[in-house]
Amino acid sequence: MGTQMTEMLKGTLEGIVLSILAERPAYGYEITAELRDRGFTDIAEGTIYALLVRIERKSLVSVEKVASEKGPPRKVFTLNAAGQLELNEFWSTWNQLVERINHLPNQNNTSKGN
Amino acid sequence: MGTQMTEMLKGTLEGIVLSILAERPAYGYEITAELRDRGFTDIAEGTIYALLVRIERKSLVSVEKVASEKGPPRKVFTLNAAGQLELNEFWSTWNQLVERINHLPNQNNTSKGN
DNA sequence: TTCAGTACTAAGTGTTGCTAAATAGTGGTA
DNA sequence: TACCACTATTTAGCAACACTTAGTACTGAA
Repeated sequence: MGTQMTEMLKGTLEGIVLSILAERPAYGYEITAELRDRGFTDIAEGTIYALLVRIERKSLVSVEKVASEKGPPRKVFTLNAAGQLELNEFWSTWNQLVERINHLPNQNNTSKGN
Repeated sequence: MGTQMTEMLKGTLEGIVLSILAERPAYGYEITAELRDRGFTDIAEGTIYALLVRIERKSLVSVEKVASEKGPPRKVFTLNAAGQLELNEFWSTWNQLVERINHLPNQNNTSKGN
């Protein structure tokens, strides 16, 4: 992937995944697919799994193993209260950053107006 | 600083500094101060200097040593053509990310409308 | 002479996303 | 049967980046 996007995803990818889990529980493979649908076309699968391990370790989700008819069992992740809190903080931090960057000089405003 | 903002700055801080240099040449101490003015209140000075070393090594800026009446000589950084190109790419990548994140579910839209 | 303010350098740390390879279950097909 | 595609997860090693901390160096005021 472009180096720039890779670096930018640091610190945002967790929030992105958390926000997907806030809609409904999901497992890794499914999340990867949904990210692709949402335009995050080239995020490596390994990255998502590693991130899921991390948010599980941080107790932001509960985990349940569910059998699949199509392959190995799935690890289904469900956002818990701590996860929702973390997600709220993510949005707050993100909005702050967007706000500040919007006020930078020399902004390339190609996407203004929609 | 909040861990979340720290992580989010990865990949954006370079663009932020580049955009400040696009307005006019500046030296490290000055850039740090301007960042504080612009709401990036708790970015460590060491971080900026390290970043400046990096963009100099990547030849995105030209550097000139200028005497100061108030302390040691200043290293004044001026954005060059490669730096402007990198900055354009930064805005493009940033706008892409913003666009995608805007379409995420469960968006906390506290800052919509201004 | 001591201290605050200005100005820069550099070594070491932790977090994060990526690459790559391995493991494992299912169903289809040559 | 043997192989392959698709589904699904794990893990080891790497590179980039922001942070912390400590040090150097120059000026002017208390």
